[in-house]
Amino acid sequence: MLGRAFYQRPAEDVARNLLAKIIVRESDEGTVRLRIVETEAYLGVEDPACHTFGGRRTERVGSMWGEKGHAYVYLIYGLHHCLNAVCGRKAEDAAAVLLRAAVLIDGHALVRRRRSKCRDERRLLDGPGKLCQALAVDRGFDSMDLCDPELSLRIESDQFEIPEEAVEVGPRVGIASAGEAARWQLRFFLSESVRL
DNA sequence: TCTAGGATCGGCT
DNA sequence: GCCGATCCTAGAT
Repeated sequence: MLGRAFYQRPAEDVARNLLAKIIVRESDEGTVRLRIVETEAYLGVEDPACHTFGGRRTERVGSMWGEKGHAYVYLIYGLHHCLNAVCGRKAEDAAAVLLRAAVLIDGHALVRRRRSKCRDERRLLDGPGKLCQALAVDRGFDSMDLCDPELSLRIESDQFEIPEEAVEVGPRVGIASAGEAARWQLRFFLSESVRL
């Protein structure tokens, strides 16, 4: 189980350290476990690509201004949900880490059912909207505490160790309109060779 | 009120 | 590789 302190540091550190961690989702249908293999850091009020840029404090982004270690879930393109972990050193940072891709550990049958439109096994969980489909996460999970072992969505760690050289870095995806920030190296992913 | 556009996905060429 | 789907949010009027 990742405690509160894990999230109380800069988004860049949290994004890097969430790699290889495990998302657990329990429901009546069964339990799904996924290992995170790709993340993006959104730095908060100073980051033009971040929903809280310039101190934006609207209803949608309310959870980003709340306690660290809670979820921020929003709808994109009117179709897909994206799951983030709220983080940052202090409350007014309003930063978060987007969970972009994962590999399947437990709940294969359930995930295939939830992702039944997917025709290519290799592309089962390679996007933020796909993760939310597999986990059955929607706006109802916004602001949920990911550190609470009693709740149905949380992030845990296991003994899986990743060598430093297995972490790759690149620019964030889909934020061309964010100007210079589109080039910031805030996307972290595990190289194919170490994915289980 | 109105409107433009988005941290994407899947199907088709 | 390209394009349409689909609807909510934020910012402008």
